[in-house]
Amino acid sequence: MARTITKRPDVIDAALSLFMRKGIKATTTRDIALRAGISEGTIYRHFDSKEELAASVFDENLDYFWRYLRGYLKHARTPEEMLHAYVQGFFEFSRIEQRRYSFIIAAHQTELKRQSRERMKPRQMLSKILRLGQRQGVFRKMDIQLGSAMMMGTLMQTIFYLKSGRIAVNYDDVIGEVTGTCLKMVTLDK
Amino acid sequence: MARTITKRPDVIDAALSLFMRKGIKATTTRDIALRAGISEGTIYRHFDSKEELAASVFDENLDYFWRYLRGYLKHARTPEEMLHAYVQGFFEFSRIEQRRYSFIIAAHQTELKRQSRERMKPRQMLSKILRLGQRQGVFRKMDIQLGSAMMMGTLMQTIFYLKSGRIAVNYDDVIGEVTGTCLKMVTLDK
Amino acid sequence: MARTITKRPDVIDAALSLFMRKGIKATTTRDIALRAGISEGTIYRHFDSKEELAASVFDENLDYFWRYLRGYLKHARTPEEMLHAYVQGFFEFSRIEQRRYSFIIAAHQTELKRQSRERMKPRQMLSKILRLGQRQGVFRKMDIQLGSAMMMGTLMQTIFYLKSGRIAVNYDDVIGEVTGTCLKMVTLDK
Amino acid sequence: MARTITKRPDVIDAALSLFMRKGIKATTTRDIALRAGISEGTIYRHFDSKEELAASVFDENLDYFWRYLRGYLKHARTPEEMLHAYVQGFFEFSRIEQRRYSFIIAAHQTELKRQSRERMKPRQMLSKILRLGQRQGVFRKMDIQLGSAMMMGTLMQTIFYLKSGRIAVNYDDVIGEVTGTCLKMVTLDK
DNA sequence: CATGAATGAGTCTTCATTCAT
DNA sequence: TATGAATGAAGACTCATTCAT
Repeated sequence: MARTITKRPDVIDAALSLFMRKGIKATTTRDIALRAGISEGTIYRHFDSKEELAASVFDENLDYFWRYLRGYLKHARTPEEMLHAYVQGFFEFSRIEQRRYSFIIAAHQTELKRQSRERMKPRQMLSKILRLGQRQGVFRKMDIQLGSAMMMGTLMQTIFYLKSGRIAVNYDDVIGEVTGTCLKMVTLDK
Repeated sequence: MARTITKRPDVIDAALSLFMRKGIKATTTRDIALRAGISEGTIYRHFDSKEELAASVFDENLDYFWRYLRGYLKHARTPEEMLHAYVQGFFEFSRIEQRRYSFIIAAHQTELKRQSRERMKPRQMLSKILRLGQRQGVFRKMDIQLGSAMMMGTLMQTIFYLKSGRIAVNYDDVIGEVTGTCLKMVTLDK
Repeated sequence: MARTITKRPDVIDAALSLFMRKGIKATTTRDIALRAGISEGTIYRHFDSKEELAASVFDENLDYFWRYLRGYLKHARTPEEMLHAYVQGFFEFSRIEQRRYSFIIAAHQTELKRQSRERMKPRQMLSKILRLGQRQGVFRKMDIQLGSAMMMGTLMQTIFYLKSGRIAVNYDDVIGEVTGTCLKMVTLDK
Repeated sequence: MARTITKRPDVIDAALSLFMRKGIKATTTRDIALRAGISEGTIYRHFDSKEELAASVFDENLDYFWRYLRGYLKHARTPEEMLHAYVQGFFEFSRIEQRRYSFIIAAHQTELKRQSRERMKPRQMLSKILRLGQRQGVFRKMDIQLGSAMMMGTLMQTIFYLKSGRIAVNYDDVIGEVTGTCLKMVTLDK
């Protein structure tokens, strides 16, 4: 095989680390080229625009996040266990992969225009869990999307407060509390 | 006395409507001046920078939101009623004042640097309700900030899903469901 | 007499102190108005332009300098004594009235366009001394302007070096040295 | 390889000629781009700021001046000859390279912030001559910096008067006179 | 594939001056 | 005579994108 060295991964790597740190808007193509050790023009050989590059990077991160969550869910059997694992994985990811998490949130909320082609896998995962639980009769009937929305919001906002230091409670207790709350949201009323 | 008419409100009006529509970053001072029917220089007679103008507009909107919520809460007596009114007001505002709501959310999350001087009144309001309920023994003991975070997240994310058309359920049912869920989050376990 | 309070002196005072401190270019009409406790428009009631105001202030300072020098020369009788007093006065002024001196130099060299209406009195004074000395036969024959130029340059550049800390010698010795040098420049060759 | 032609020299050329004619402050980046036949952005590909460009141009001119002086000094053997050549070179340069000279003076005195990295070579050259003369015992003992200051001032101010047409004397006579005066400044008293 | 110099429309901001009151 | 809000032309600088090599 001939040397088919493509600079594409270099571009993505550089962009990723820059986007994570400074956000998409604040990262210039010049920054990216510099960090990737390539020229600005090369970026445009692989991506139509900075926007498209950002979307690519976003997708890649989302995938990463998704695989991370999947790992957490591997051993969960019941829907309750799954929900528990999901919450825990979500929190852990936001803690261990701070920059990745921040980037995903920021890019998703404001910086990116188009929706990811994958339609937000981690979100789908949550819907799936909900649906499964309903089918098994352990979760109450409710609109899947609405339920997902509420739980996602609960998770994300809690993490946001946590990050900004507004919550004084011990980290593990927060996870416990949030898990409990999410469960309460979806389980059957007695 | 000098030319007493002040273009300040014009600037704010123009900025508000532009910020709401396109976001702060994407709105240029030129846009604002054009829409306000003034010269760019005039903006700087009233505000030190675009950033400061944005903060001003933000504060104004937040105030507006806050007054709106207060109106909803006026007749609520018990903490439960208050929570109910809060959720309802929140939803209503997001529906009736779509752009204002979007602007507040966007500006708060990413576009503005400094925190509002009012420290996010609507948020405080929610904390207050929580605290009151705890003191009266109708809400369970939990970290106020954590509780607020979870409820805020539930509200905001639901509205976000709603806006993006992901939730098929009837609007009033959503409010009912969310209210119920929020109540469930904080009331005592039986 | 009716209240004929004119804000003109206020403008000049404010401008003076601002020009001295920050230079003409760097001083804005807004600064001046603020400091004078008047409005910007008022400046233009008394002066056609900032430029003209600056020229006015310059003239005033030059006058001040000139009176200062005259004081030094009062008791000098012979041309040599006068020259000595001139040098000494020049140095003293540059030391005691630092800001005034700096302003005069800067304004003269680059900031002002038109020449002062007074045609630089201190300079004329030096020419006069030279001429007197020549007439009395104690100074040698040479072009008056050339002689003035050389002495002025010697004085000014020395002060410039002094201010920028390049000259390690004691201040009084410098004066002595410069006086001696200037004398040497103009006295008859033996 | 990319478009290898660099507009850098064009930028410098345009800037030089503009700075010389109108001064640094009064020259806009737009002027420079227009004259260089390039876009404004291109300036910033080669220089971080207008300030840096100006400094670059200044350094280049100073170098030019310095080489010019060195040429004059080549054949001078004794300190007296050197001083003579220095004065003559200085005058000649100011006459032949009027704009370059004016630019150097203006930039040095007020327009440039940082000192040249070369620490003002022509000035050093004068100090060197002085020092040499002292060591050889042909110049009298005096502070080197002070001596340099006085001579530099004499030169510069004379040129300034000359340029502004105040000195009626024939050009060569002026040079002779100034040379003589400078010599008188530093030679031993009889 | 890769380069990187060049582009040019656009950004925010400044400020001497004007003029309706 | 004084005011001060408004002006508008100009300023330095940015950056995603293009294209000749």
